[in-house]
Amino acid sequence: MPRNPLLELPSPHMTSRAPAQFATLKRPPAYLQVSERIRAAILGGQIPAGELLPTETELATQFGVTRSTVREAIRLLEQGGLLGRAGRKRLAVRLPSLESASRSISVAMQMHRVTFKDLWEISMGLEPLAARLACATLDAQYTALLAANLERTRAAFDDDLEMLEAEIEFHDLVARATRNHALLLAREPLNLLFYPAYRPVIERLKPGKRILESHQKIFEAIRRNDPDTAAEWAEKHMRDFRRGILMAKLDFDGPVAATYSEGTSRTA
Amino acid sequence: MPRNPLLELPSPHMTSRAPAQFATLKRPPAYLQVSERIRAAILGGQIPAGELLPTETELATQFGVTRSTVREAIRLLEQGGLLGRAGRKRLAVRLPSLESASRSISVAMQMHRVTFKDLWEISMGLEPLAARLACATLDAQYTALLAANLERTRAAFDDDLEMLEAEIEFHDLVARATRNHALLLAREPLNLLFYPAYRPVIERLKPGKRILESHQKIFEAIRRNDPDTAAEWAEKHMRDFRRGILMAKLDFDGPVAATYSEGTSRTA
DNA sequence: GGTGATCTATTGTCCGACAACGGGTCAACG
DNA sequence: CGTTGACCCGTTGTCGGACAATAGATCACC
Repeated sequence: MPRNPLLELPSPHMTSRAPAQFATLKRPPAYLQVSERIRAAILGGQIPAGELLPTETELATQFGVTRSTVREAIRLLEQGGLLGRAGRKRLAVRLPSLESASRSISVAMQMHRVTFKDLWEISMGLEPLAARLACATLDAQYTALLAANLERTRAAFDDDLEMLEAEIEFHDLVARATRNHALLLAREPLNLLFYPAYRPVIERLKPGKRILESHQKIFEAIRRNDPDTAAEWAEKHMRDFRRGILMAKLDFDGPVAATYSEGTSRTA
Repeated sequence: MPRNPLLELPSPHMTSRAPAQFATLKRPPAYLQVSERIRAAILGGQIPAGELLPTETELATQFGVTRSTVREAIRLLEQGGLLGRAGRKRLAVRLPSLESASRSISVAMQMHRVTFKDLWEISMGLEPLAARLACATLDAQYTALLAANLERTRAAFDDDLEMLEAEIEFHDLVARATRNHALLLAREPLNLLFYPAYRPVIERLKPGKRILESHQKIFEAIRRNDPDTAAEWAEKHMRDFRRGILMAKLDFDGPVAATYSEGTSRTA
């Protein structure tokens, strides 16, 4: 069968029809087994989100291992965002998404030395798409949120950092307006890596006016349910983006730097 | 007020400019601090990928904590894919991507009940984009790989499962040909969730011929460096996709099912 | 009703111990 | 010479028990 281990580099979808050879049989350590069992229970729906898990000692006796082992298993799931706890309290099942998944994505991207150009290319695919999709799903709530964001942007002409945040928020809101969770996940790395790297551009070029204009055009197009125009303006906006980067003499083909501001953001 | 726990819904980019109120001061537990320190060291480039870390006991003395604590910290990073070990050997830094990141993404997507439609919409953004970008970067290697894939597809008209794998492989190869790592990461969920769910369509409608045709058109357009045509055909191909799903009476608006075949794939 | 004292359950951290396993060396064996 | 086995050592996986710190509940007190 395929599925032979020990390969990480080639495409995981290549069928390496291995010849007659034995796969290295694996006897996973206990903490992994425990972790998998719990994960399966959660994904299988046995433990609904929000529910509390048994205490560590309880789990230890149930699985027949020590508490240390259980704790290691818990840490695995905790990082994935499947489990979590507020403060020093009991363990709870939670549904992971924004923080957990996207954080690991952006870490992976940094390690792979993803370039500015790479992220920009994706933005050229996703941002117009988001604007287009939002036309069909925009509701009163997001209309208000977007309007507020435009106001915020207008008020931030003198505050670079605020302007950057507003810019990020706008694109995020448009994506959220689509109600497409997969799109949100795919876009998160842009929020975490791409846009923050735009900061020097804002500081040097002060493109606030131009940004606001683009956002307004996009917003208006979405609101009057005009997908093509919305997408077109979004694309134009992204092209402005690249122009700004080039004019600010940032290294467009170099790896995007790690913002890495928030150290331990595990508050929730 | 900001940062109150137990909420996962609002945008993390909203500026909760907190009024005069104190944030719950946090003293993160030791295993978290250790984990963060190691993570920072890796991301900061102090420890290059592939390098070995000190042994657990060594780390324990360095950080001034017990081995148990170090182990818990390690588990956190291990899940994220930043660290890993082959078998029972020493700890090594590795660069995470395909498995680790994308696994957590797809888990998150399942938990959030991402629908077929959601994924399809993203495909409409990314697949044409990939085809377009590949035009500029296609080299001899990927030309050969794609040609081989077409041959494989042609030979798989009678083998549904093989056809499915070939189909996935084709799109994956096109994306890889772009050399855009970010694109690969963004697309992984499609490989893991979207395309596999296409299996019933293949079994019922036997669209092999039509798939092959589309792939050929796309490939040819890429090879003769014709981005617009390549993107156009890719888009057409994705539309076929949806039509197939609808004709096979799959629930287009329902949450995409979990494949979840491989349990403990932590071999490498 | 709010405040404080008390108690218990649970987590975070420590310590020490041992078996299992990987990897090396080296001699014996064919 | 290559293979096998015996042996040793470093490291990981797992164990058991221990204790301080904290969260949550209970109850008396003003």
